[in-house]
Amino acid sequence: MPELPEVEVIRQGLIPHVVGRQIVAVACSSKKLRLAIPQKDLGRWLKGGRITAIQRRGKYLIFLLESGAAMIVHLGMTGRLGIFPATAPPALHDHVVFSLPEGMQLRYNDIRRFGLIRVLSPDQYREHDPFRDMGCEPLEQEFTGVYLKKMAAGRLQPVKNFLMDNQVVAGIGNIYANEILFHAGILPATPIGSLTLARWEKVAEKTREVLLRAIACGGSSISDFVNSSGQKGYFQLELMVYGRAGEACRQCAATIGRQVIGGRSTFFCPNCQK
DNA sequence: AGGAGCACCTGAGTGC
DNA sequence: TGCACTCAGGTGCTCC
Ligand SMILES: [Zn+2]
Repeated sequence: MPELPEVEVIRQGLIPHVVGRQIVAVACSSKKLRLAIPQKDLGRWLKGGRITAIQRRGKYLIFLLESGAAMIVHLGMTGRLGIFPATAPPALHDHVVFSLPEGMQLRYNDIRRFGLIRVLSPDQYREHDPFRDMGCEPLEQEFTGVYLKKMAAGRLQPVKNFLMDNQVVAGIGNIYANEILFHAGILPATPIGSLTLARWEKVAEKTREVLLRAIACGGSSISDFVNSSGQKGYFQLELMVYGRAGEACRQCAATIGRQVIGGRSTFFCPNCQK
C-alpha cells in the first residue's frame, strides 16, 4: 500500500485528531510484525504521554512525545493507521490500539504484518538518528538532478532500482518509480551510468510533480489503501503504466510492456520511454 | 557493488 | 467446493 504519498496523506489526516492529545491507554496484540511490537516501551513512553508532532521521513512516520520520546511507524505493505470511535467494532488484524480522550482511538491494522513499530526513549532519540543512512527527501530543496548524478557516479544498476533505493531517495516504491520514469521518458532498465545531467534534472522534476500530485489526490488506492478517516485516494485513476501491462498507452496508444527488474513488476511504454 | 533468491505474512484471483 | 499456484504498495538477509 503505502509509499511516500500515502504515508504523507495519513500523516496529514492524523494531525488534527492526535497532535496535542494525550494517550490514555495502549493495547497490543501478541503477534509480531516485522519485529515484535515493543509492548513494554509503548506502556512506558506512549501511555500517558502527549503527542506534540507527527513527522515523516521517507515511508516512516515519527510520533514525537512531550517527554522527548518518539514512536516510529512503518506501514509495510498493508499497514493502516485510522481514527475510530472506541465503540466501533475491532477489525481483523488490528494490532495496536491507542485510546485518546473523548472516546476516540488510533488503531494500527496490518494484514500481512510487514510493518514496524519502534519506540525510542528520549535519550535514544536525542543521541541516535535512526534515519542517518537514509537518502534525501524528494520534496526538499536538496533533491536535484545534480544530487542524483552525484549519487549515481560509479554505479551501473538500472535507473528504476536506483530510484527505489531508500539510501538514495527516501520514500519511492514500486508504483511511483514506474510512474516517475514514464513521465521522465526513461526506460526503467536504463543503466544509470549513461544518463546525462539533463535527464537527471528531468527525473528530479517529474519525481516532485508525481509525488505532489499523488498527495493532492489522497494517494493511490490500488486494492485497499485508505486514509486515516477510511477514505480512498484516487491517484490510481491517473496511473500511466503501473498495473497496465497489455493495455494501450494513455499518451500514444502503444502497448504497455512488463518486465521484472530487481524482483519487482516493472511497467513501461516502449514508445514514450527511451 | 549489487543482483538473484528467499524470507517474513495474508488474501485475492485464476485455472483445473 | 477444493486445491495449487501466482501475485501484491516493503525490507532485509545470505550467497555469489
Ligand atoms: Zn506511450
